[in-house]
Amino acid sequence: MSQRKRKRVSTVAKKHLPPVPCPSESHTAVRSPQILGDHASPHAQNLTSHYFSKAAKEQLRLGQEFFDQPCINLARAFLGKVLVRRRADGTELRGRVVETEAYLGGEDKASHSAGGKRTERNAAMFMKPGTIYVYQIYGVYLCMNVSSQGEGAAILLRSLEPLEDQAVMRQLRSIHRREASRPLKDKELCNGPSKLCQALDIPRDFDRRDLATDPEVWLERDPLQKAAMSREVVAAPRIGIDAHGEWAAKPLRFYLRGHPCVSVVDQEAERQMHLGAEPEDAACN
DNA sequence: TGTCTGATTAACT
DNA sequence: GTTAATCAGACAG
Repeated sequence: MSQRKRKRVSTVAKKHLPPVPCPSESHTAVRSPQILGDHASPHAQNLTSHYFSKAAKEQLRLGQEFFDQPCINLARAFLGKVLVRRRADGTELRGRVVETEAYLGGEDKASHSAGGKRTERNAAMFMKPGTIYVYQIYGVYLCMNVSSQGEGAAILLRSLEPLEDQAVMRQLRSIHRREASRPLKDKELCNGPSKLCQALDIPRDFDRRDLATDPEVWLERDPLQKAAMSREVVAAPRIGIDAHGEWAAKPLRFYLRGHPCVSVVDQEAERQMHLGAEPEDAACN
C-alpha cells in the first residue's frame, strides 16, 4: 500500500460532505441535453420543459402508494423514475434510476435484515414503505436504500443517469477525489451506489426520512418514461455479496440493458435472457 | 478495457 | 476481532 493511496482515502474520510459552493448558474437549474449521447434515454432534451412547470412537478412526484408494493416489483418499478435532491440553496439535482437491487429481508441472507435482525443501523428497513435507509460502508462510503412492502425489505439504488445539474454533481464528486485526478465523464457521476450519494449530496442523516413526503428528496415519474423504458430490464445476481451462498446467485439486481450508466454489466445474465428470445434491440448497444 | 488491490471505521459478533 | 450491498488508481494486454 502506497502512502499516496492511504493519504487519498484518509482525505476522503475526513472531508465527509462539507458544504459545496454552487456555480453561479445553479439556481437556473440548466439541463445539459444529451449529455450521454445516443446511449442515454431517448429525447432527454425534451424533459426540460416538463420539469420547469411547478404544477407539473407536483403531479410528477410519487407518493406513498408507489412505494407500497412487494420488494422485487418495487425494484423494477424504480427503473426509469427520477430521483430528485433539492439542496438548501434551491438547486435541484436529478438522476434517472437505471440500476437497483432488491433485498428481501428475513430469508434473504444477503440483506442487513436477514433473519429478521433489527438493529439501530437497519431500523429504517422495517419502517413503512418509502422510508430511506442510508448506511455507511467501508468506513468511507454511503449507500441509499428505500424500504418496500415486506418485513425488513428494501431496494438499494445502485446507479443513476445524471439529468440535472451535472455541474454541481461533478463538484460534489470532486470533493471525494484527488485534485489531480482526471475529470469524470457524465456517465461516471452516479454509476455506483456510493457515487450517487456523493453526486446528489445524500448525507447519512437522511436515514429514516420518508421519500414520499420529504421536502429535500423525492422520486418523480418521468414524463417520458415510456421512451426511457424502451430498454429491456436485465435481472442479474447482486454485486458484492459473494459470501452469502445461494442468495448471492439469485437474480435480484435489475438494470436497463445497454444503458451506459449501469455500474456492472452482466454479460452472462444478458446471454441467458436471450436464449430463445427475440433478436436483441439494436438501439441498446 | 478489464483485473487486481488495499483503504477506512462503524457495526456487529 | 472481524466484516463489509465500494471505490479509485495502477497495471497488463
